[in-house]
Amino acid sequence: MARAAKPRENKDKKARDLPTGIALLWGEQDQPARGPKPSLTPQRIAQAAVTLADAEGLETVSMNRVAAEFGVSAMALYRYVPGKTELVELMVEAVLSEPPDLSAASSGWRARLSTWAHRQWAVYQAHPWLLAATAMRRQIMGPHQLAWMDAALAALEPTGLTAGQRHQVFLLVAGQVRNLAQQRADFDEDHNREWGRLTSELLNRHSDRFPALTKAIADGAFTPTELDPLDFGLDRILDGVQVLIDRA
Amino acid sequence: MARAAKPRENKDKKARDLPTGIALLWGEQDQPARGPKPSLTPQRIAQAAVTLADAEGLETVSMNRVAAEFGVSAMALYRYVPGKTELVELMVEAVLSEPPDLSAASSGWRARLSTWAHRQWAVYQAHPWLLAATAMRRQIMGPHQLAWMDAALAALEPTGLTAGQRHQVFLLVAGQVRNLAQQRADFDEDHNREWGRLTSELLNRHSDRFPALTKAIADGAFTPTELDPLDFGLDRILDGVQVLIDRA
DNA sequence: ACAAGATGTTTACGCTATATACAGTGGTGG
DNA sequence: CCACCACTGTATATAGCGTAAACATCTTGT
Repeated sequence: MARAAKPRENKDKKARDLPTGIALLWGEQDQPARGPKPSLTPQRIAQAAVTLADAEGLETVSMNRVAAEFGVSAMALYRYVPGKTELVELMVEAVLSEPPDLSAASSGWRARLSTWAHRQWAVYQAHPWLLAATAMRRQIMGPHQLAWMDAALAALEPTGLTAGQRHQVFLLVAGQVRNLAQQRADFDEDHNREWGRLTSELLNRHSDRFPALTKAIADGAFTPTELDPLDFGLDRILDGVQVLIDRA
Repeated sequence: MARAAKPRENKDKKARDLPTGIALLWGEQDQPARGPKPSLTPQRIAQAAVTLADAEGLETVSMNRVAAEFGVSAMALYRYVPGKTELVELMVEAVLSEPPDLSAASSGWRARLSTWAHRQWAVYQAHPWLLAATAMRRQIMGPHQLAWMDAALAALEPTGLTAGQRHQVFLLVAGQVRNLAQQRADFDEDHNREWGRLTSELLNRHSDRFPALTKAIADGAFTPTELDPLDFGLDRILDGVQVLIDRA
């Protein structure tokens, strides 16, 4: 509230709309005085887009499609959201919501980071489009995204690592979750079967070119295994971090 | 050669064109008998698309733009490439080329995996669009991609790990390279400065909400540091793998 | 020589995001 | 009270995308 609405000084057209987008993400928007009551809010729009993406995938989330969800024209959305980029940012913020309270859930940096990763993973599983949405370019972070980051960094504080190291470890763990989401997106059930069939046929014809791969497949490296991929990678990473800590 | 050209039995329209795309990737195309000589090849098209993407980014690689590079119409490309998806796959195969000979370059699984990661990282740096290109959906792997995978798996064979574990470790290391590329794509120089400025202003206003993050920034966790991010993550991961090996 | 098959162009369709111009609504200052 | 004007929503238009379909042109096997 309070801040007078600046009369839209977009000299750079779309270059410096960052502040507008940021204000949106942080909910710092002042409602207008005169004129008809808005029938929508950025949050309601984002929520509709989220349920749409959950149901039919991110690629079906177009301005037209989302607007149709409210029975309005596509251009109506631009009264609430500067553009599609910002809409996607709002979607991300919407599904992230508040991070879990790690200090309550578990004790010790390792257990806390581990539950952090599992919670984050749960979000990726619930909203498979999240990976693609955050993989797009030039992200600005909203409060929820920062809160997740804060939670992970807080868990790392008692380790005795330097600030730079803690940051790197955070990136490492966050990356592991993203990677797993990526792998899941690449190989769904059907595709995996098809890929395996075609690739094995090709490998039979070129087995001399890929000896290690051929052997790995023969040894069942690609058949679904009992070890959870998230935990496997996480354990390796955290073991490595533990080594670093012990060394200091 | 040899295989008679099937008269294009696309009943599913675009669902079962996979074999066509695969044949392209593996160079198993038979040249036609009658008709004018083709003025292009899939490889030349892909190469032009690669240099275009290197120079102006993947988003400017459109069928029209690539076709213009040869002075032909956009539709002419469809005589050589089934669609844009397959073109991008060809681009990926083109820039990957043959993996390095790790057994010659270094000895020991750790050194070999490390150089593997560095070589892969070099490719990502030379072609920043590679991340986005491989992040797209439903990839089928070409021979070069499989060759890189084979090289990494070969390096892991002397570790004594199970086939499943070796596969997981491979995914872990490959993921680390991808993650770094992702971070580089997210935060280029200019954007980083701008992000830091805006975020620090927001953090000043909400420092109570993000105590650990605020402290981390104050401690210089985000200022460019001397430790190489690729090596830092890699060292943690490989340390963790070493722990696993020792335990067995 | 002729037919067959391959190449390349033209045209068109449906889709995307969004700029622009306009119509209706309703709170507020004169 | 009423006119103004900020604000909402719509209609229209543009530029671009990938690609389907119809067509003309060229080359080669028969």
